[in-house]
Amino acid sequence: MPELPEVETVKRGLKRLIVGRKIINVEWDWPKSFPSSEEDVNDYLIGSVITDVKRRAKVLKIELDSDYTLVIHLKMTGQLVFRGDESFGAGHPTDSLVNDLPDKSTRVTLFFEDGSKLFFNDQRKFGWVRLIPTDMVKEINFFKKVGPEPLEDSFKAADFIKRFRRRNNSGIKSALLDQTVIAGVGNIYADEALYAARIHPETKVTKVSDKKLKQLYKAVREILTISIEAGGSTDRNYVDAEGKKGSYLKFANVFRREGESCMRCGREITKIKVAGRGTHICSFCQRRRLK
DNA sequence: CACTTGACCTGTCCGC
DNA sequence: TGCGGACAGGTCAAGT
Repeated sequence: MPELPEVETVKRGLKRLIVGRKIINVEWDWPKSFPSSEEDVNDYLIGSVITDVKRRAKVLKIELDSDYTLVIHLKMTGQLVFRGDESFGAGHPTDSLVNDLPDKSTRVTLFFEDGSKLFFNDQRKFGWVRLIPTDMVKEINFFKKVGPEPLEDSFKAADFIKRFRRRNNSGIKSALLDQTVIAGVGNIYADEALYAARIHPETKVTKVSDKKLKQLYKAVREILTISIEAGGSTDRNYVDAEGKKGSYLKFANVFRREGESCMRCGREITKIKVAGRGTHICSFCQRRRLK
């Protein structure tokens, strides 16, 4: 579910809300959501203090003063929601998707010394929380293979083009979703970026000119930046660290807008399937390139 | 090697 | 109202 802007928004919220708090207990009811031994939990989690919260690609890292890190992937429906002691039973913001916690989707709960809590909710159980020695985090296969952060200043159009050229035989959308090409783009932002750059999602990378790839590079960076400013996109489940929705979908031009009019040409936006994923396009602005 | 499919799960929506 | 099937923002392994 959450892509780079959503995970970044959660990271910023958590950084503000949980750094410095001491963990006194943890509960979980679904081993795959938190595959840790009681021994590691007792030795390295309970009693530790949170020192920092980081993000790489769509993965969150909550660093502890025990030199262990909670590595978290929200996958499709994961949420990390902080609740302070005083907000318990005192209602919730009207723009919250989440009511009283824990609820039936709660997989992991962290209890802090001051009575506040952090809930990992995950309806579909695809996400996970792992307790790993901090110096081993970079050894996780995903981190070894994942591509560069698209919003880093050091990431230039030339790097973007070079990485896409390695996937010349793929369709452009499939390459954009490939986390080893660049990090953080998922289905929403792939559709939005391809619309902005006027590229049909099934176009082979080899058929996309350098000039077009440069436009796509700019579109990806602009769209991700705007979405972070909007607090991400809430389509179904996504919420920030306080349980609130993101508003980016108000600005989306094609995602979930099938049947509406293209803002550039007025023709109907359609939904097709590309690389197994629901895909939204204006088939006029993003004409298939036959040669 | 590169791409597609199935698996991991639950919930919702749509058509009959 | 009930039931079956398709579908949902991610990633990985296995198959072609």
